[in-house]
Amino acid sequence: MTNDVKEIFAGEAPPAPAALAAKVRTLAPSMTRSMQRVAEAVAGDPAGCAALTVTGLAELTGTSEATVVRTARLLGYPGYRDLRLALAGLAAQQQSGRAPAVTADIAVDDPIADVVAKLAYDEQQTLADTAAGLDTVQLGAAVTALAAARRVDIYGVGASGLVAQDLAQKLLRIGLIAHSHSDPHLAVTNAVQLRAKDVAIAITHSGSTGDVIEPLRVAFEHGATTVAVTGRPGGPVTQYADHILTTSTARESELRPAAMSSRTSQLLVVDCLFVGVAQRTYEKAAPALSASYEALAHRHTPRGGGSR
Amino acid sequence: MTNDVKEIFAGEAPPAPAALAAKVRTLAPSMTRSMQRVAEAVAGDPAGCAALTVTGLAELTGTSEATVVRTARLLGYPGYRDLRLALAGLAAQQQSGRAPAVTADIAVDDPIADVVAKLAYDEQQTLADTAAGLDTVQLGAAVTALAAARRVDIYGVGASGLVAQDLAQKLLRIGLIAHSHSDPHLAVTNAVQLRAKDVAIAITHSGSTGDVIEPLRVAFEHGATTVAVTGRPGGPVTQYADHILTTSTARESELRPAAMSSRTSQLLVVDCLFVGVAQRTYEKAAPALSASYEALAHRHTPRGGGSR
DNA sequence: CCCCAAAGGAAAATATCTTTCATCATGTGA
DNA sequence: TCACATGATGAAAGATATTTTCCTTTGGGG
Repeated sequence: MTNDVKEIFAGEAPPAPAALAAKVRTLAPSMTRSMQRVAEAVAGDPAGCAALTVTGLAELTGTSEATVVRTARLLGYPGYRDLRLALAGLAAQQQSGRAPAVTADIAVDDPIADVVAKLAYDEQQTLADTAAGLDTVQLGAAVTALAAARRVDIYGVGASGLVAQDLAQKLLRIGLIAHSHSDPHLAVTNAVQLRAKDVAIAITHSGSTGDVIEPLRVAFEHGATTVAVTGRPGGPVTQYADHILTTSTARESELRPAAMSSRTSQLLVVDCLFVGVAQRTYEKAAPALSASYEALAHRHTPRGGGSR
Repeated sequence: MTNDVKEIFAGEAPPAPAALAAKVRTLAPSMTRSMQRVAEAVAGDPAGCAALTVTGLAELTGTSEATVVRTARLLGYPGYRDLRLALAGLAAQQQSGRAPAVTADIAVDDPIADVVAKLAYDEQQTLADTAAGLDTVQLGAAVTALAAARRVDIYGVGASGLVAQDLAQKLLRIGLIAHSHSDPHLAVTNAVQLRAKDVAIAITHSGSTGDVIEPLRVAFEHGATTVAVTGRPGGPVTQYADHILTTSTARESELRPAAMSSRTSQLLVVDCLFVGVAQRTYEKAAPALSASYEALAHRHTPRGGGSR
């Protein structure tokens, strides 16, 4: 086994983590010409060398396998194999160190990879902001109201309409009676049915979408508990809201409409509401959750090319 | 040579840089039990596994060398040797930038503030994983197809249905003719209309939702360009897809259904598609974007009670 | 000019990785 | 329930890569 080898080198070699270039410089004088060539190649392009086999590196440097192995030994590794692993690590570190924050705006001529990175970064930022800015007291109050609600109506139009639907779907799954409305007339028509113990939720980024404010007002006046999920905590919608949940707004640009980050933000809020309610009504929610999972299972083709 | 193998995997495999854990999760369903054991070991302790030979890892996981190699292949590497190099890199990265980790699962008795923090963290993680795992070549190809499309049909049911709607809304805004379908019958009915130069997009996390696969198949057979947005790159849906966009999967738990993170992931992909198309068709898209913004303005109450 | 010692490399020996193939488990349909 | 098909799995053969051995070359003294 390699035990003997390890023992020979046990005295001196902490396998050299990142300071490889330094080690090469230190040891260079004690190296022979061929070994210097190898060491140089290795220090100069760790990533490239990590991709090579002994033979490859030997050819690249115009030397032999034996020399490469000798060099690896001199640098403190049991053999080339281990040097190679260290090189791979080094390369990865250099790579990741070169992550220069993708704060710039998305431009028309950005390559697609940059678009992905920037969008992901922005949405992550939005999530962090939203989480930081969310008033947990208001959130808790809204959850309490929902958990006790006889019926829940949710209003949203446009992009917010999808968020409204998402929340309604989720609440339905855990046994609440929830509806989302994107038609303002129907929304108002339904809002007049609401009474105390019912909950109405309006979702609007601008906080001033009339189509959503109107049904919330009606619900409010009929005594329902009202919640506003909005990016403008001072907007008109809040005057009819018992609880206000604030979503955050990222900077927008031509290629990145506000709808994108507000949606991300709204969805986080909505997820928090959902999980909160699921916690409060755990007894009821748990079986309902698994039940709806079961019901869905048979809609998937039986043998998917995988087990689960 | 390994060429044959490479060719088989050519469609999907960028050697996977840092998002290994995510890849393991994504691919786990399509793995056999033994392979899952290996994948788990690898994802759980990259550093430790990097120190092992095939034989060592096989023994550790109680499997055989063959299985280890198979797993390495499935994860997108030509063989174990390369997986091992990647692991060394990963280990080095983890070493340097230690993880903050709010990793705990959401519990029934978590205070609401913790729920917010955990959800936000998980979704951020999901975004990072998705961005890292997204094949930009496939994405670019899909964008090209969309930019040139005469008509776009988008299929999705359940939670994915909302994502489908979101994409349709956005594409409409920049002047494309896009429809989303969540009714499988109507979807198929419409799919038969599609021809070359049209694009059909199926969105399904499981990759095996019959209601979504069927219309995609029809579109595929009528010569349309087909795109699958799925969390299971090996699932049935992919057999009718010209381009596959992989969404990532976060660990799920009872209180945090898979739908939540898959939605986040899908939305990011969809946003990337949208921005990509907007870039390509900038001349047309820019005025369309501002036009739809104007049209919406008057639906907001004039004097909002806030300035911006 | 010859000899020696260090350096370097070719090729054998070994370790490691990959492939093949026979066996075994699992689920399917009669 | 049983025979069958299908796929999963590991043992071992086969291929590569790495390490070691040992011989050749080179460059200096004596």
